[in-house]
Amino acid sequence: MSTQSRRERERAERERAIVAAARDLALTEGWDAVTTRRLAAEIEYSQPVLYSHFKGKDAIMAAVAVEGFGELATALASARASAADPRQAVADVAAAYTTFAEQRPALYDAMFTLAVDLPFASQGVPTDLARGFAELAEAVRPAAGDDDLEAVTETFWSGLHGLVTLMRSGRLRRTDHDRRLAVLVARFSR
Amino acid sequence: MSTQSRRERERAERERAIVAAARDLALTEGWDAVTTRRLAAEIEYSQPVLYSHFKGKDAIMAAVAVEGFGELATALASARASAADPRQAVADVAAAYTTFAEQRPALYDAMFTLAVDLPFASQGVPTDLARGFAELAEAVRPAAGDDDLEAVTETFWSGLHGLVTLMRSGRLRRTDHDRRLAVLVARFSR
DNA sequence: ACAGCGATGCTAGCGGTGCTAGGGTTGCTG
DNA sequence: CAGCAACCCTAGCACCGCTAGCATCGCTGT
Repeated sequence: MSTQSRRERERAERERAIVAAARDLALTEGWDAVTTRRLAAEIEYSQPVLYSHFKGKDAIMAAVAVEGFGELATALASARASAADPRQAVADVAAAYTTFAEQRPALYDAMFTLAVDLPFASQGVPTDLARGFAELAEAVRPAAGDDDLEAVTETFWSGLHGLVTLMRSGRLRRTDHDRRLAVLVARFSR
Repeated sequence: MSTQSRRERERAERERAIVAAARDLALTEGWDAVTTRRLAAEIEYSQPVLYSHFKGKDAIMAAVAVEGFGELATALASARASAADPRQAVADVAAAYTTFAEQRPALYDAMFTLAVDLPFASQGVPTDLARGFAELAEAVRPAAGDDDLEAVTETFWSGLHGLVTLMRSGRLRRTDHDRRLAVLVARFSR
């Protein structure tokens, strides 16, 4: 009994170590550097051990992404909470979103561009994702007008996502980011 | 002289075949299926031949993307030209953009999400890319107001890009696409 | 206390990737 | 016709994600 629970604890700890190693490696050297061999070396186990915890590399990336959803939701919530007025809330939430993506590019990629088989329909993903989405929705609600709030939120989100990805891939000059953000915010406030 | 020109002609033709094979393969089976070995088999030459034409696989993808820029620009231009009024022009251009991305996903990926080392600062890329960008700019010009036209255009573009990528990766339900597009268009018309 | 057994994590390897070194063969040139 | 240069292929490198099979370790029932 006691030994089994210790086993389970060690196993859980090791799983945590895998996700942490993947995240750190991705943050410092990019996802290309995250290979199963390096990951195994990092946690000081052999490769097959990874597969006793996760179905494959994609699942590991998904686990990293899940962490990101929680952090993003928190960042958006705190940005909206500290905003002076509804109009400012849109601006602050938008800035928080792009800042998050800019400062944790590897995390953002795992969340929104790379991992396709994310467990969208299970566990805590929908919860944290919904939390983040809800923050966006509340921010733009005053500007929704007659439009469906969900559609407006999704479109606003798309705008932020587009700004981030096009800038990150070099299609948009980083220097004009604030100006573009202001344009987007203006179109989704008032 | 004559034989040399024939050589060059054959060489150019082979290069064209490589790009065409890459494009066809990507369109029908996705970029994952585009390997240097399959590409070589497709053009009935050995792998190293590819490297006498292109620096690497990325360069081949970039060549495919270049074709895409031209087609996208043409599609946007024709959409804008046939629009009844300025307001409709925004809607038509936006629809043309998302339709292009939806119908040629592999091409769109090569253009905007995958190939990073695109020759943005050389050859015909800027030309076609600028053509497409100009179409977007002209469409949203009436709605720019006091905002910088370039910033407005880039933001509008980001919105379209975000809608397309989030929908393609399963983050947005495809069924609500028209509604979201209408929201975006409304925010960039008037 | 010990034999047996089940879980665990290792080594080794498979089929695949992008890319390249080296050598033949081919065909033009003097 | 000899020599040479361009061309292209075979073979292989180092790496990838992933897995089969075995050895070892530690718990369990007698």
